Amino acid sequence: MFMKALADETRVKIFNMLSEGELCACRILEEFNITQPTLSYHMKILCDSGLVDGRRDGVWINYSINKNGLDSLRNLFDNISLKIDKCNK
Amino acid sequence: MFMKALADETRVKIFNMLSEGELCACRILEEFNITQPTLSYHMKILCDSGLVDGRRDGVWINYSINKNGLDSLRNLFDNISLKIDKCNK
DNA sequence: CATAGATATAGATATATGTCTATATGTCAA
DNA sequence: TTGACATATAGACATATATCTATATCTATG
Repeated sequence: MFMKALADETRVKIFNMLSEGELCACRILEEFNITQPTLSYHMKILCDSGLVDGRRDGVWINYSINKNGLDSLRNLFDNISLKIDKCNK
Repeated sequence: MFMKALADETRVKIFNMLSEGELCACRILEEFNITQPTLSYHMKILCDSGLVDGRRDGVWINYSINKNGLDSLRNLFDNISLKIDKCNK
């Protein structure tokens, strides 16, 4: 579920960081005061939601925003917005 | 926080119901197997988030989607989408 | 003002969530 | 294949969240 994935401060920050481009888990970890397993937990939630992709590059995993997931999310709200405009006509 | 407000199944359903137009709390309540205080709790969270407005009409309170809140939410994701497109250029 | 009906608040509680430590797994290079 | 390092999983635990019952508050009307 998209919303649940972004319901946590830490995950929102990660998502925003990824909007700048692909990042390795270890790079993300540096920005937070959490342990590696905790980050792993958050990355799993983000990936499972479909909003983020993980690409293994040897020992590292590079994370990036999944464009399809993001677009689905945008369509969701765009459609609600359109529906409202239609009702108010 | 927008995301936390929509992180709950019930609240997402309510938000979608409101996209069809304004609704009284009692009408919303009919659609769920929850008690009145529980609905009140959810409506407070939705209103506090800025995504939903409550308009008192005598004894009733009519809820509707706050267009500004929704637009903020849309801009958030639109901006991330734009940022990604820029990075991939 | 007293009553009825709609909504809000308080307090209790079960479950979900985020965090940690300890340990396992996966991947590369010597 | 063994060691080093990146990431994942397991288990424990404190806090947050969603829910309920009981009760309070608000609004209109007789």
